[in-house]
Amino acid sequence: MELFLKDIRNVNNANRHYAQKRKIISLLNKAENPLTIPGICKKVKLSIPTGTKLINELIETQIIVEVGKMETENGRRPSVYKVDPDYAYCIGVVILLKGISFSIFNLEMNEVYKFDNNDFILENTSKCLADVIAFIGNSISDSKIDLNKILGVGIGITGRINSQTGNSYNYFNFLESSLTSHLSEQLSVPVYIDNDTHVLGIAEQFFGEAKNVKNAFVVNLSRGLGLSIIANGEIVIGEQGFAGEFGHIQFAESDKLCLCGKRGCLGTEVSGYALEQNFKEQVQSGEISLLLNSKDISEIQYGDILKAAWEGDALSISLIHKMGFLIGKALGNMVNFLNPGIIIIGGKFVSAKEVLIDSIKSGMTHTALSLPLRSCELIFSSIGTDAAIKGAGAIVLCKLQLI
Amino acid sequence: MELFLKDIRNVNNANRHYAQKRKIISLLNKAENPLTIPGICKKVKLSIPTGTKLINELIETQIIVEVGKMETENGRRPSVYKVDPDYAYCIGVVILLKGISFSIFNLEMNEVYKFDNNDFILENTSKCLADVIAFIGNSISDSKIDLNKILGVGIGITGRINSQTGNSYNYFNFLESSLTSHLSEQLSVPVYIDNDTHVLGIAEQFFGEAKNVKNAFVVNLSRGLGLSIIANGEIVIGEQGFAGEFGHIQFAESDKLCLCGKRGCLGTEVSGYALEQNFKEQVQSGEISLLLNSKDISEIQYGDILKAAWEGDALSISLIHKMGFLIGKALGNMVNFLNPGIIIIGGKFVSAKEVLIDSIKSGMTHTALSLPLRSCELIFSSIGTDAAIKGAGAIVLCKLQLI
DNA sequence: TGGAGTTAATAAAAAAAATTATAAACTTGC
DNA sequence: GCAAGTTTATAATTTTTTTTATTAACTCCA
Repeated sequence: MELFLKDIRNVNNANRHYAQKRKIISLLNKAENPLTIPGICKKVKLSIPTGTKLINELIETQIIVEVGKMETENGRRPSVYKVDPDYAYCIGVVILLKGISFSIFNLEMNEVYKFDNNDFILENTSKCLADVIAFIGNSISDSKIDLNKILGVGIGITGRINSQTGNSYNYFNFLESSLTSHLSEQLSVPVYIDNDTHVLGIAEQFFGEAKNVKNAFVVNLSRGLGLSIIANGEIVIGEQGFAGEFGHIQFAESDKLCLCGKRGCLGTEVSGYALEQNFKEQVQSGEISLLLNSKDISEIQYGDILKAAWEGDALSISLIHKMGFLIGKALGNMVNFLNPGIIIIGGKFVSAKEVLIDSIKSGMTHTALSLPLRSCELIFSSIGTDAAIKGAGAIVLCKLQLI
Repeated sequence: MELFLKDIRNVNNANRHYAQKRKIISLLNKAENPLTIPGICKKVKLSIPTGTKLINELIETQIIVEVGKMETENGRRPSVYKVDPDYAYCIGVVILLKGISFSIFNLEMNEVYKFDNNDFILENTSKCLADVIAFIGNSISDSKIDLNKILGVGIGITGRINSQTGNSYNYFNFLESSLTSHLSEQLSVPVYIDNDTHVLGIAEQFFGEAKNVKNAFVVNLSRGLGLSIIANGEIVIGEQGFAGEFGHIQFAESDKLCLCGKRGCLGTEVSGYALEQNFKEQVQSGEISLLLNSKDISEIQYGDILKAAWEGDALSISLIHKMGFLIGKALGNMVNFLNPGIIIIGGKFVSAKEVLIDSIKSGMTHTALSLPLRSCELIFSSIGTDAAIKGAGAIVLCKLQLI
């Protein structure tokens, strides 16, 4: 069993059976229910004897277990098999500007351990990197899960990331080696990274509404604005892994200076940060809000505004509306560009769904051509606020081709 | 041999050897030079005895031929093999608003027959469709090439196309069945379609500068404005095949009404048509141009303006410059979105390369983030004006997985 | 010129996989 | 309650493929 775990971590295993074994595990992982030997063999295009052989070998290593017989209309009842969810684990970590989260998932991608630190503040310093390593290392030991059973750590981090080389360009960019190789070394576990938005896209692609769609957008609307693009059934990462910089598309109506140095970036008007700024501006120019009854203006964060909108605060609603219309226009443009079948709005703004949905839709009709728009569904993420961390964990299974 | 030709047309051939034979043919097609048996076996992951067996079978059907021995540093000299370019043919047809072109290519994608009709005018009528069918049918018989040797016809046509279903939405949209099935029936040859811009993208992907890049844009700047997107090494067609409607991205600076019914479409300011309009406007407002010496203003077409710019006409140059800057800005935005490694400018405007290149580049710096921009090359298509028709023909080989 | 080294192509042997056949487990209907 | 029909699972046989060995073709260098 130990042997197999070691082998399974090496995707380029020379033994050609490993590719087929991965296919079998991936098939079982993706299936809703346990599968039969004939069913598996048909899907992975193996004859029943060889398929049986491989499955028996997988059972011997204990990664696959028989879970009983299946009821059928007629004929002999087949045994059904599934992956033992606790054969191994993967870890998801999400590092945001404020806060770091850690979750361990079993092979069914159910969370078995969770630890957050909301006091964490991301800084591009070696002190902060050491904190991250300590946080992950301590969380692993606190979880009491055997390190040998951990397939890897998938990290979603803010900023521009090259997921293929494992380099981070905005944070922890002072290392000599890549961020992933440094982390892998320090933690003695394989580490994979991607940006926080791609991680959200992966979550939707494998566990959310984008599951059965070949072309999709997954919007990450939180404090920043990002987008994951799924085209031809695959997440588009681009030549250096920078695809999806939706926040820096020049599409804003004003000419505000963006942190990136350019003007007119969509993110300066559509993002949690922009919402806070707009709110403050409006209040200073005399607008009133229910929010001011409970909080001082300097303390108000975009989450408060989203909540206020839910509670009916007129100013909050109108600001979110305006934002929805604008992002809708931008999305409509991108619908012309890539003709997606579904757009999923994710991130913290999901809580403002009721206020946002119609304004986004109406924005989209202003820019999108009718034909591609007609067949593009707009929905809000249903896999909850923990989507990102699940996506981060899923990177590991993805890279090992177990999903 | 006849048998094999019939088999090769059926991509989903049950015989599992056909998939590997396709791989071998595709490998030989893509290679610059003839290949050796050991070389082929290594690439398609077959042992030498089985590889030899399949290659010998392909030689028996005459699709592959031995072309001599290869010079090596040491050891026995291997025989090298290539695809017999004249074993079969594919046809490319490009249907534009004005003009229809027909070319027959051999398996090396060299043109062996060509016929154009520049008097053709595309209309959405059954009369016009009948003309197209007659044109293709007559061209085939005029070429004297055996119909049995023709693998299929790939058509690139203006307008919105669903390349998977074979439906055309703007032209010939009155049929009960799909356009491809109607044409296949009438011509007794398999027919595949895509829009004129995708066809250009296919040409660049297989024969042009995008050959070795996984993420690329291919701009089709002619009378209209279109874009082919290559992401993760594949052309993105989108959910209904409408991806790449770059001309209808809302990014123009004015509010001109577009044919699509919207305002602000990029195509209203960046396209051959827009160039003609702008030229006329400028002349009417008093600007002068060398072009007016030789032609009446009502006769001037965008091709004339491109030519005039080449000859140094100040007005033409300034208009093309402005257009280049604007499309550059739009492309820069899309660079943020998809992080391509290369942008290829194709279409009739290639002739204005000298005037366009710097203005496009400077436009891009206004919108693109520096990191993705730095690694994105901008070039003009080098595969000439016949790129589109070669791409149309290549659809056939693409669909049959022979390339 | 002829042995050592190298690679290709073929032949022989061994291993692996696919068919086919058979047995087992089950439903249905007479 | 037992034959007929169905499907799974395993065993036996056949086919296919790979591995290994051998022969062939060639270079280099003493």
